[in-house]
Amino acid sequence: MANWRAVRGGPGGSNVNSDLLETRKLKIPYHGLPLDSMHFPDSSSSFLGSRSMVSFGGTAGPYNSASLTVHPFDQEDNGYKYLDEYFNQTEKKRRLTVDQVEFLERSFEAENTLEPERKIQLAKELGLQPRQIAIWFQNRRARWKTKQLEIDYETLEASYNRLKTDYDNLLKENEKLKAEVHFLVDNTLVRDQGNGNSPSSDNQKLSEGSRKEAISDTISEDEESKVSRVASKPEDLSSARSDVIDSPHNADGIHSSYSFEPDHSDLSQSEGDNWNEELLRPAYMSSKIGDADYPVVSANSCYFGFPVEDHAFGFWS
DNA sequence: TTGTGTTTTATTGCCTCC
DNA sequence: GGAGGCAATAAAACACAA
Repeated sequence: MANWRAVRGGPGGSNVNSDLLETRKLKIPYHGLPLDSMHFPDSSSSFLGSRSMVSFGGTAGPYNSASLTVHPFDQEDNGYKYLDEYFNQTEKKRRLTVDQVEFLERSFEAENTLEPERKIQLAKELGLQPRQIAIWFQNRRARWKTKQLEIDYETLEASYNRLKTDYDNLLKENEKLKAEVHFLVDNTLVRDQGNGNSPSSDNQKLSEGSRKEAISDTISEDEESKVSRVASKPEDLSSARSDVIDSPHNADGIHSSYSFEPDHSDLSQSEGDNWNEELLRPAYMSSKIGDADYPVVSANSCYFGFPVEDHAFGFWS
């Protein structure tokens, strides 16, 4: 595809502020030649005299200026020759030099938008068309945006991974705590039966199965709702996690719901709306059951308040 | 040398702002 | 309606492996 360039002119000469627009109005082959700079840019430009404007399909690699260091019009004797060559090599795109790109990069870092005056200034200094400067900035903004999207994606991905890890850990801890409750309930029931204790009047109202189910359901709903809240509110993760673990009644980190307190076992006291809590408390909230000592520990420990010999169950690995 | 993938330069059409 | 920005795209320039 040929490059296209607008013909500027008419009274008042060129309109360097509308390079792109004019390109769309009136199209003639552009061919990369700065036609309206036939009067060649300011010779004070540090970039003139280099390969800045012309690359006639040289075989040199990028940024290798060896074959591109001579401006076609620097050598008067060959002026027409180069001009002729220029028009005969019209379908080539020309890459900017390293110096030009570095200059543009610095300019872009300072300000990524381009006022008309600045565009003209850059064009003069680099010996390029204002239109080329505008295009370069446009493309550079597009590249910057793409890069920024990549960075944003990576940041979000890292954040997501952290949250997921925390969430998974909370789920595991929740499962562990539920298992602990099940085990303690079962252990208590076995102990009661082994001691030949007849169920209290309250216990008679509930089968063993329904007791466990009630306990399990109560804990499950509470804990899972907390976990869900934690997962849905990442910024409150630490505090929410603290809610799960810490008790308003226990500042030392012992789980309130499952904390081990002195045995006040008397199921006959459990009545009314608090029956679940009362069912739970006497059975496994004791630090002492019978003659056995039960260490009071946090949920992170492997003891969970039952005799050391009970560990032979292998329940806690 | 050649095929292929990537980067850079440039065009086009559409949109918004004034 | 002009001016300029942006997204999509084309195509040349380039890198690199086979």
